[in-house]
Amino acid sequence: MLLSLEQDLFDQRFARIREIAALGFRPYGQRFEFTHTIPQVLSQFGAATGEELEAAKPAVKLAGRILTVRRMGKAGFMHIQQSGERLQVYVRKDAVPETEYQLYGLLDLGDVIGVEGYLFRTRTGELSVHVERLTFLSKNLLGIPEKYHGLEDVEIRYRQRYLDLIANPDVHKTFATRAKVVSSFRRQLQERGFIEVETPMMQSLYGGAAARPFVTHHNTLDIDLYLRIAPELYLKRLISGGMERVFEINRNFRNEGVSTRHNPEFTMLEFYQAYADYRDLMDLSGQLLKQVALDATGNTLVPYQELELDFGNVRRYSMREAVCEFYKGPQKPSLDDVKDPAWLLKHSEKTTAGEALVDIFERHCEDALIQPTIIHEYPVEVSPLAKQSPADPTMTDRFELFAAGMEIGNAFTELNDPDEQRKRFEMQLAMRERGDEEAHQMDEDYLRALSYGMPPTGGEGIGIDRVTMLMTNSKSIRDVILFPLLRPEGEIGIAEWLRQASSK
RNA sequence: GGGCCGGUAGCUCAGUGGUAGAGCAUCUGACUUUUAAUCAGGUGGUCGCGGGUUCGACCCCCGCCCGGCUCACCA
Repeated sequence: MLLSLEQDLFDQRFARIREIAALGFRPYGQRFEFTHTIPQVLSQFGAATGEELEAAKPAVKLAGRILTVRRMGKAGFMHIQQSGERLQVYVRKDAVPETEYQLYGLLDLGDVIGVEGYLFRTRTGELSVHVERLTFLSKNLLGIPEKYHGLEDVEIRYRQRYLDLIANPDVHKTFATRAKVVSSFRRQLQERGFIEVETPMMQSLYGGAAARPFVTHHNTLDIDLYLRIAPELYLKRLISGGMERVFEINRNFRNEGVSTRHNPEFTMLEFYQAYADYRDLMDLSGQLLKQVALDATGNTLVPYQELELDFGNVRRYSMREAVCEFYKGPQKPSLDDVKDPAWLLKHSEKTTAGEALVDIFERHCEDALIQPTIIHEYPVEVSPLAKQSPADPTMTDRFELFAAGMEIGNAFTELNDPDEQRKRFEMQLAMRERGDEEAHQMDEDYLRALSYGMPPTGGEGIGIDRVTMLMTNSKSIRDVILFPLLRPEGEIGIAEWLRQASSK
């Protein structure tokens, strides 16, 4: 039977499992007690000179995956990797027990091994482990990507993230930075007295955003449920109940297109603070983002593509001011123009002045908002859950955060008048009747919660994936989501390979 | 969903209407401080899938699958 090269290699390596076992090693290893991780070795001894190491001969015991092998007769070098960082190890025949040198001969790229020895520098100055004991921890049966270019095929990188992590060390950094973003937000909110909560992901009514939901089904209750598009209405129920500062960091699901900025499941931070309003949240947002930048990157100036974003200073414009400032036509409108419904409707296809203002803003301004910017005062038509501005009932006390031309946050003074909220829901129902699938449903339990009296409250949502894109200089949201949504792949066939290899 | 681009060895990529290529990986041999190790030799391909045109298609045409970018929609 003709084998593909890859299956041939698979069979060879599978057979090597028995050879390794015959030498007395367990091919899939066992508990391994190490003295250092590879990142620890590099940070602790990265600056030590050859002379210092020669004098101290620091003992280390560590584990990692083999990425390169250079064999030279009776000795050889390997690079082993852990957490995206690499360390060279040097194995020579006369420095290790005989069976361990035989084991060395059976090692393949991608195998996981443990080594014990002392640190030294080679003639060319590279920090390395002079191996005295070698042990086997896990077998790799598949070829690993090329050492020089790594794995570039984006489809394989997303589908087989484990392989991406093996082949591309920077991926570890990206996801470590993502973890820092999340923990920075969490810690900052906790320090300010916010309590972290978890609210339903499966909801029988969905709301809190304009989006189409995913539908699922509960068998024993025999009811359809929606995967939540936002936690907002539940978090405000908690405010009504007296949990005056709450936040949630969790997944939302929106049944919409996929792009470099959208994944159907994405992570949002939402937080609500009783007795605050959107002005307080503008200040808080600036503080949170500045500290996140410091915690995630070490600096408030963050490189993004060919830009440098300054999270130490968040600009503020009202939406009307932004339209006047960033209007792309030859003649910029005046503040009177953008307050005039006739002017707005003349410059947009939309049917209401408020929707027209947002439409013009999105077309003219959004991509110009490179530096972190707050845009405040949003029309009431597009803000069904926000409180109207006392001075101008056509507008709401709401703002959004932008950076790199991307929306990264949305906040407002929460509407806490149940009768006004009832009217807003009814407006939404009317929009739904006209075919707007993204309009809100009537949520009577939410109205009931407001009817008990919800304190005046400020609330905000921040897109964690998008903030992470900025902090990791990632062009696509898929680069900051470990397993982004893809169509299912075809037959893989590895079960059959294992079946065939083990029957030989 | 529309437009544009891509899919060739395990990986990274060339390629021409006329026998399918390179580097790395892999296999054999040499080599006890190498490092994109080196040197010598070898293995490896349903050229995404299915049709069509043609004496002949990886190449041209049509359809489909998968992915990327972009527009639309959204955060």
